[in-house]
Amino acid sequence: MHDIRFIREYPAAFDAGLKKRNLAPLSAEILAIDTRRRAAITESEGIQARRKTLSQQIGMAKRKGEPADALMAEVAALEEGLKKGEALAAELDAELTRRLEVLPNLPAGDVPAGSDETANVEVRRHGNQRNFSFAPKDHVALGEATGEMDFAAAVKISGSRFVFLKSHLAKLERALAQFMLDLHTIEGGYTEVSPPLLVKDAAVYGVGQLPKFAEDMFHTDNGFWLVPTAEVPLTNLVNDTVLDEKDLPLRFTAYTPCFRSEAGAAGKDTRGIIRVHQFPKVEMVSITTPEQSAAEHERMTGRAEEVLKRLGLAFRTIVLCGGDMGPASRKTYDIEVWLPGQTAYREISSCSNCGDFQARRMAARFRPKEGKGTRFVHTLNGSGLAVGRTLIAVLENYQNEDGSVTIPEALKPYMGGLTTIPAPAK
RNA sequence: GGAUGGGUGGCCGAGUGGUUUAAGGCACCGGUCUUGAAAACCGGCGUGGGUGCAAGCCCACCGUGAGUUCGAAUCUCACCCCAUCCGCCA
Repeated sequence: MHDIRFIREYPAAFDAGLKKRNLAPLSAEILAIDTRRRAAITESEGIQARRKTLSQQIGMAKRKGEPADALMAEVAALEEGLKKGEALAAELDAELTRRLEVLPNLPAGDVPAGSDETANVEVRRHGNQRNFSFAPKDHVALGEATGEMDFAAAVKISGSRFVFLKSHLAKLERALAQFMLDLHTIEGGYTEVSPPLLVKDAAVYGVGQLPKFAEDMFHTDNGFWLVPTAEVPLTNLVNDTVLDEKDLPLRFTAYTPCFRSEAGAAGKDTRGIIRVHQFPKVEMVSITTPEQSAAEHERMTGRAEEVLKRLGLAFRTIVLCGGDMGPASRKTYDIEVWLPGQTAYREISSCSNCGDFQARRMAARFRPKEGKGTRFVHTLNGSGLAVGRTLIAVLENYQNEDGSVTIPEALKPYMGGLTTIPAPAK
């Protein structure tokens, strides 16, 4: 949600930010509504002040037993104008909110301009793409050969874009999640959280997913949303609260399934488990002061990269251009892991600094050490990592010619002594 | 699913039609005292909005929205949310 005072003060900067998002300028239109709104407020408040004074006089007169008929008549005469003024002010206020709540956050100054992923900018690369002495298979071929990745069963029970993992693969998924959580809690300083996965409208509105992106999520018939990411419950942990500056930053991590309807993704990534309706993810969320958030963003991205480094997976980190960022973000790094089965880097994490955009929507503030009043916190979220896609990366990068898969060193403690996922029986 | 109770400032909590300009406490900030701290004492301290160069002035806000009234935290209605008990259940 945008601050109308910022738009009043810096209309050109506001429009420039929208332009980076490939949106037309809106400041003139919005400020016109704001001007009419303020005029309506000023007028109706004047009438209210008058009524208040008169009512107090009526009270005093009655207590003294004096007649108050003239005063009461004067108040009655105000009635109509007051009703109209209040209604107009409320209507204009609602219109302003309707306009503002659907707008995306303004990109940070160092975010590149551009309309789609072709304008994203690579900021660093790590690790080497593995050279294979044989033709590497993709994760589907590897998983189906052993029967441990079962799409046919999932189709029967849930339809397309679901999967059963069995035996070693189910265990590998669990090992990955546990490895990541340990890394974030022990080394990263994050507090592990096990959050609700069904949430109310207000929570989803708070992170900016509602009212505009309802179709991307699943909804239950008694009014809950299935979380599309643990960002929703974790960030809302601070909704409607006033924190103490000394308690910031707050860092939360959670391992949860994520549910996405993938509306509008028909025909995209239909093979395998790259894009499914339900996937496991370890999420990181930080709550900071405005001064801390840029540094925290780098730190968080570094923690996500650290997972890939420990797993020995090659990746690159890119900064998204204005047109490719999620709506709540002011700056986003995507981390892409090398997938030999696709001979491509594919997104495995997305780390966003949302500034005060979500904080405004969910009323998350802090009391500064210096100065009076309250300020909005900054919120950040990042995957650390998408566990399903990490599983793909491990399978494809650590596969052997016979179809077996070597377990990466870092995961061995979590695999109960297993060093290799066996090759399929011939 | 059935029954009951309840939503008041950062937190706790009083308040059943008119100086409520929301008591009191806690927390926080400043001061006195102290070698320093604690305690004690004194003072300050809600949020949002409008207006103004500013000092300031004004309006709203007691879950949300309507209503009654000259006047509503307080009365009426609807809705939302929370809690407890019973039933069912991992």
